Amino acid sequence: MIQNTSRIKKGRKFDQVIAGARTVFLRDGFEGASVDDIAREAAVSKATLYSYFPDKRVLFLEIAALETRRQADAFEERIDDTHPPEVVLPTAGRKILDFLLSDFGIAVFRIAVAEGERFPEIGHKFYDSGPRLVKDRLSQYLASWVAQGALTIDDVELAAEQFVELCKVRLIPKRLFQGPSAPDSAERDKIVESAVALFLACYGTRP
Amino acid sequence: MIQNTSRIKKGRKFDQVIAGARTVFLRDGFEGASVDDIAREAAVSKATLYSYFPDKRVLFLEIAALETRRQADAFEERIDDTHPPEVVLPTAGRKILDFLLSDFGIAVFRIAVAEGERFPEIGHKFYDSGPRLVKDRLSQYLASWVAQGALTIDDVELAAEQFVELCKVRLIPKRLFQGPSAPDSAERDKIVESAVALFLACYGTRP
DNA sequence: GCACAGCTAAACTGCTTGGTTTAGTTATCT
DNA sequence: AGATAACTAAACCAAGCAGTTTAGCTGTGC
Repeated sequence: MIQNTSRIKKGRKFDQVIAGARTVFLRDGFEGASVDDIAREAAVSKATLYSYFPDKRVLFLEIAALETRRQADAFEERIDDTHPPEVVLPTAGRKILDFLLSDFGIAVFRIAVAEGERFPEIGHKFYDSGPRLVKDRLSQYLASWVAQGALTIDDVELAAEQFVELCKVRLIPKRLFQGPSAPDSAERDKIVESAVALFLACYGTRP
Repeated sequence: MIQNTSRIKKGRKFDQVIAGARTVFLRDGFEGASVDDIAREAAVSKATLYSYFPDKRVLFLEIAALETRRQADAFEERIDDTHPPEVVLPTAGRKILDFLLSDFGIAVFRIAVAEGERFPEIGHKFYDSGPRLVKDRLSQYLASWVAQGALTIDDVELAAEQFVELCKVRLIPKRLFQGPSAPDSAERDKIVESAVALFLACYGTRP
């Protein structure tokens, strides 16, 4: 990444700071992370860090935005509009679930939820650059198949949100409140499969 | 409440402490709440507070357990097994949604999510005395109507979790990440209605 | 009216934190 | 080589925190 020149802030070690902050924030959360830790992890002096960012909160916002954006981008490219729902939904659902269940996805979600009340911008940024993009992309896909007559949906946005929520069933709460567990790939498939069945039983056009 | 005598810990002002801690923890979260604040809110000296609870974390656990238990109990009594799904699901769904959307429900959820990684007991206690009880009660209801032939479900627990998740669509993320908004009773009904439709289209036995 | 358990305000300890400053070192550009 | 901008380690500051201690007050039982 050479496009440092396009950054608003300047400095040779900018990327190091971003990387270090990412690591520490994701490991310890916002309150849990100390600026000293971040500086140490980034192998940078605190003074340098503070020359890039005015305070801890702004640094965190930067990281959160980068991360969620990255998440949504990765998902965006996975939907193939030329394939029908029966084949796209299972793989897309699995992709979504896999990300949400990753240590990464869980940590970002935790922080967004925890800090969302005190710092509304965090909540906004997280939603706008993560879940919202997924919803938009998915509902666009659904709309195209509604037009082709393979689906019958009056509110595609709502349907998209319902599908995502159905994929989260059981495993997300389990991970959130019962801690990490075994990989469980079969169980993930089962959940997604059930979500797809439920979804298509209602919105699918029966032949 | 006179049954103070049945408490493990003793002291005249125990209930005051609980009430104060409840207020402050729900307002500021775990890290955000200071013991001084709690003592002030409870109109009690810090020394008294520490005579009841060995440390801040234990006090918090006590509050969290009380709150989630209270939530589930309130719900438990609302399901009438003698009425069919078409009538029970909408009202039960609306009840669940109303609680989850309350300032109260949101605050408890936020704390459970935020603190769940560092203090797994908090996550466990929250899940066991909240969502889990709701799931159990709901799946028991569903099972009874499966037996009567009005529903066709092979995994009732999964179905119960799916229904709850469907009720949370849109409004919970909105509240979590976009802040509080207008009452929106009509929108709530719409979401629940759509959840019921989706649910019954798949699991309902068509006449 | 005495004893005792519960309570109190307030000071205090020890520690961590975000953020600043200083005085000096390193890299980069011409 | 010299100038300039970026970086550094380390000390420092002020504030906030959990938890303890002290020295004394209050209410209740007998």
